[in-house]
Amino acid sequence: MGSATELAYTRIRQGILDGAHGPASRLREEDLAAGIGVSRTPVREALRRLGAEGLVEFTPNRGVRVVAWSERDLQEIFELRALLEGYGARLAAGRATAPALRGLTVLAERMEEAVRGHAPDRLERVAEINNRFHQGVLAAAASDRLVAILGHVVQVPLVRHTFRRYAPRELERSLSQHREILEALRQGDPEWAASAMRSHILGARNVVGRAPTGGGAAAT
Amino acid sequence: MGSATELAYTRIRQGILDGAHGPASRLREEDLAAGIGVSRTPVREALRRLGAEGLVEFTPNRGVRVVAWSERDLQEIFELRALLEGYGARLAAGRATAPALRGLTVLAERMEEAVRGHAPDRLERVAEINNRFHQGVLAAAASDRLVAILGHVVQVPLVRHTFRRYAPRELERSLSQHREILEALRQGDPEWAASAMRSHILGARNVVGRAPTGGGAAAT
DNA sequence: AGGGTCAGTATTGTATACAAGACCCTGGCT
DNA sequence: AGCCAGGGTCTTGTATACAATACTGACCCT
Repeated sequence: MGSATELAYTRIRQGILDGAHGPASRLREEDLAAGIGVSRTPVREALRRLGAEGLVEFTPNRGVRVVAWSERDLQEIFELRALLEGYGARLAAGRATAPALRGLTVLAERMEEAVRGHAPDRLERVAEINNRFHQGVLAAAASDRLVAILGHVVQVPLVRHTFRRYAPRELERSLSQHREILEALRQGDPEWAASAMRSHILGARNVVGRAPTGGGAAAT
Repeated sequence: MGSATELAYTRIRQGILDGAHGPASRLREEDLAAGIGVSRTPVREALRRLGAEGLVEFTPNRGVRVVAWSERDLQEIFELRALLEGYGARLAAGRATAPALRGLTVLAERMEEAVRGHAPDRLERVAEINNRFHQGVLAAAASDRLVAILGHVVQVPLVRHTFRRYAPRELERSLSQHREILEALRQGDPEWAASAMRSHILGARNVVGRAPTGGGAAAT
């Protein structure tokens, strides 16, 4: 794991995700390199990769900026997620193994606990578990390519953006939809699974683009 | 153009596309650099980018290999294309401008001429025009993100792979489907457009995975 | 005074030199 | 004879030095 490029990639990505490098902020190679403790070479390679993944933007001879999403981008992203994750759920309905289903069940339960709990980092935990649930469904679909593509679409900063926009009722709906998706997978019903996942995500799309409510947590 | 990295990227990609670097063949940085006339640095960056696009595979400390597609990969790719390009056609039905439609009409006509002609490079031309038609529909959908994603999915080497697998009748069907898609777009009928595009691509999926016939040309 | 141009500076782009790790072949041992 | 060990070589990974390009500010010209 020692690889300096790997380290640079992880650190820079992390910096973007948790807001240390805000949207549209410029990234100077020298600074990054100094901060991480490697030379510019691995930093450049890491930036190249982040660029290919859509997290940063290149301008020749003018450096790299963190990508800033427009309202339209967000809509586009949720549309594509609905399409692709819906498809993933459809596949998963035919392929999910018993252990995979058990894992998803545990995640759904943990998420409910997290929502109903009162921990101060409640929102963080909910978002994290939610993310793992979606990853789990995707994994059950057993399509490497789909995983790769969704990696390009659903950028984690977006989750931050979605953060805190759920009203309590919408959050409950989200939990209920997770249970529904799970049930559809258990029954091996592809259409139901796809449809439930689609609704789940299109519901989230409409939450994005509103002012933050402060009342809930990100839940796709 | 001037940029050495850009040059390296283009040349290596070209080499993969036209078979100079066959599937699973190893790429040594030094060789590539010497062949292109630049140093290893831009070559590495180009390889990094190609890796992110899914054209080559990295193995730490062991270099880069051109990706080799399995049968299952091909099925997966066509499924995803059907999904994504179907969606693209749906969007395009509501957004295509008159000039865009005219452009697509010209392409459809040219493709028919190419199919019916007897030029020795007929297959090449058909594949090329076909590709531009699909790009055109996609462009009409006006979703940058969709374009980017499909760029990751539909790799051109795959077109080579599909090459020469069409029987004449299937090729005719393909032309007819292009006309149908175009008509659906003209009428602004999203469901029809999506469905026609889906059929078109799923038809191609079944052609892939057969032995080459030698009788036709690639036509998605 | 305003605008343009030219030099200085900062930052990215490229080359090269050096380090580290992985493959391969030979030699010795069991 | 087969197998393990060790060194040599080849290739990738990283650092640094150098080149080229774009920003900044000041000065000159109109």
